[in-house]
Amino acid sequence: MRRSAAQLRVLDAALDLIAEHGVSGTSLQMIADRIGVTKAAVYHQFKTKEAIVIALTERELGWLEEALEAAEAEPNHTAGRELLLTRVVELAVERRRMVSVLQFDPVIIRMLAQHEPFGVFIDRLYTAMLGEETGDRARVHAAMLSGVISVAVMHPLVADIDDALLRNELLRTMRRIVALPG
Amino acid sequence: MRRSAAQLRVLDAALDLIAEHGVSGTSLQMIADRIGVTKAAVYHQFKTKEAIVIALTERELGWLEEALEAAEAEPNHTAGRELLLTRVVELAVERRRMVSVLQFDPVIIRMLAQHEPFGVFIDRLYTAMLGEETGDRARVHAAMLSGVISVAVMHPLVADIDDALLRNELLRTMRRIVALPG
DNA sequence: GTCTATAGAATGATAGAC
DNA sequence: GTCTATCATTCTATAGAC
Repeated sequence: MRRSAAQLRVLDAALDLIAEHGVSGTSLQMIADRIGVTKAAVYHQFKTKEAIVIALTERELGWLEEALEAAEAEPNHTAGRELLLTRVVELAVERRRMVSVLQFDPVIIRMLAQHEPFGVFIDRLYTAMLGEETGDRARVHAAMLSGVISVAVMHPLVADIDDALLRNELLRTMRRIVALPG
Repeated sequence: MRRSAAQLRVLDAALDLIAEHGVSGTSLQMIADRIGVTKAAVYHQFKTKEAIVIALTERELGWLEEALEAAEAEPNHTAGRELLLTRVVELAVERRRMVSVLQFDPVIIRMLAQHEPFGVFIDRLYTAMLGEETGDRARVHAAMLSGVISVAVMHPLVADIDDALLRNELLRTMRRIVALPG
């Protein structure tokens, strides 16, 4: 999706505010104030508040999609999985603020579950991350993986921790959970 | 804190709704409707919406406090830590719905950080969970622990997973993270 | 403990001028 | 692309009767 400069300004402001207050805690007035325009100007870029949230989610999942495609293209399965996990951790550390929103905001969770293309993508992602593992235990592992990543990256305890240390500890722990060598 | 029956009805309804919509996404009207009274009746029990959120948080942290005191009373440190982790996992599995609210709702996160007694308690809890570990790496481990627990328990992927399996996998993974035998 | 009624502010959203 | 002005609705919160 090609977006205008004005649209990108809205999305950036919305991301900031939503990361801090959640979707329900962020109003269009707050977004408008942050950019320095009126509500009407924001509504000219996106028809509804939901459209902003969808555009935001699409943009963030886009990074993950690139990583997923690279991993699926890798002929060696284990290598592909290793690649994906590494990239997911890197992305999560890089874009810390968005992680909590995507994983835990009740409005976004609802949206991911109801909006068809999102659900398909999430399934594909978890399948690739788990490799040959299947069944109930695999699902618990997948949930734990996503938990380790998201929380390790957003928790107040680690707010001032060096990116490199965070990345390393995360990767080590993830490898232990999914039993990859490392 | 001793609560009347009417107050408990408010807290139970609020917990349900907040687990589903978040704090900002839950209005006093929704709470009143769920109980079958008017807003004014709810306001008679709690002066503000924030007071409801605080009372809710206190009630849930109360369970953890009992577990923490039992662990601190244990003369053998490793045994105390083992006891605490086990109890925390049990509680999280039992009370799945509240976990996501306590850990990830932006309003509650703010409150836990600003409300003095809450911050003190959280520090005490993490210290006990980590045992002799200290420094940056310990903080990353603490964050990952809380992530594994909370997400493993609330993730859509595990919504229909048996409590016993969830508890076991969680405990095994946590032991690997904090390097406890088991 | 619950009600009706209301105040006052904020919400999402739209119409129409520039 | 942005503005002013406005609408209907919802929000938190309070006053006062039963």
